[in-house]
Amino acid sequence: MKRNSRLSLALHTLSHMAGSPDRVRTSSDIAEHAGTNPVVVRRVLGKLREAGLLTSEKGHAGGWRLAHKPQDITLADVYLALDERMVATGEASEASACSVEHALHKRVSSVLEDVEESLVKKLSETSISEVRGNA
Amino acid sequence: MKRNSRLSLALHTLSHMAGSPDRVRTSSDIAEHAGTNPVVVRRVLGKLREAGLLTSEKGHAGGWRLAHKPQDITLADVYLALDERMVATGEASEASACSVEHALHKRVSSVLEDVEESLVKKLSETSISEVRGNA
DNA sequence: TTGTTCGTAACTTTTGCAGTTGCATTTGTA
DNA sequence: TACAAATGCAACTGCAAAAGTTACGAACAA
Repeated sequence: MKRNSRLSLALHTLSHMAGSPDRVRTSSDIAEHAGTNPVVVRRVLGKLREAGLLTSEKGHAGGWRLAHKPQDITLADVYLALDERMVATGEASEASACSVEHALHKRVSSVLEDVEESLVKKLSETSISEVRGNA
Repeated sequence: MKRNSRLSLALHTLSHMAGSPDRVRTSSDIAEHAGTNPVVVRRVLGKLREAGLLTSEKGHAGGWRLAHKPQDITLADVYLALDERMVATGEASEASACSVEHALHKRVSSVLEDVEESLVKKLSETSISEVRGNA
C-alpha cells in the first residue's frame, strides 16, 4: 500500500460495512478487497475494536462486525481510534537548549493543535453511512 | 533528526537569521547549530532559495542570506516553499475501481483541503521576526 | 474433533529520508 | 596565477518505520 494506509484501510472498510451492517466479514475477505494482507487488517481493525467501534468473533462464522449503527460512527471516531495524529504530534520536543527553537516550537505547536482540532471537528460531521450515500 | 525535520530545520534556521539579517551564514555554521550535516542544510535551504526566500553565494565569504526583510517572511512562506503538505496530499489516488473508495476519498480530500488551507492561513499570521520576539 | 477464524509474536522486505562522500564550479584573496 | 572556501549536485550508505509474511496458539461452531 502507500502512505496513510492504516487510516485509508480503516475508513474504506468501515464505509463498506456501513452498507450492510449485519454482515460478518473475515479478515481475509477484507484483505482481499483492500488488496492487502489479513494480518494487516487484523492489526488495524484491532485498534478500532479497542476503541469500541467494531466487535470481532473467533471460530466458525466468526469475523468483524460494526459495534454501533453506521449513523453513529463518524470519520473522526475512526481517525481518533487509530491514534495517529496527522497534524499535531501531541508533544515531545526534547527541551532544546536554543531559545529560538523553543519559542518557535511553542508558536508552531499552538497552530498545529488548533488545526488538529478543526480537522477532528470536520471529520466528526460525516458518518460512515453518509459516505456511501454520496457515492 | 526526527520527524518533520526539514520543516523544523528550515523554520529554525530562518528564525535565527531574522535575528541578524545582514550576517551571512555558511551551510557548515548552520549545520553545526542544528546538529546536522552541511549537505542536508543545502538541500533544505535550496528549496527556500527556489522559492525566493533566501539567496546563496558561492566562493570565499559566500553563504546564505535572507532575500527579504524578516518581517516579510511568514511561517507559511517557509512551509509552502518546502512543498511538503502535512495534511492534503494534493491528489493522486490511482482511480480505484471501488465506488465506496472513490466517494470516501472525495469526502476526505475535501476536509483535508479545508484544513490545509486553514493551516496555511494561521501560519501566515506569524513572521519569522515575530517568533524571535516572543522568546 | 475438526476446521475456521481471530490474536499475536517474530521475522523479512520495502521505502523514504538523513547522513555521507566526492567532485565540479564559483569566487575572494594573497 | 594559485589557492582556499564556499555552494551545487550526484551517488551511495545506513537506519528506522511500516507493510508484508509466516507461524502458531486460542476460541468456537458444526
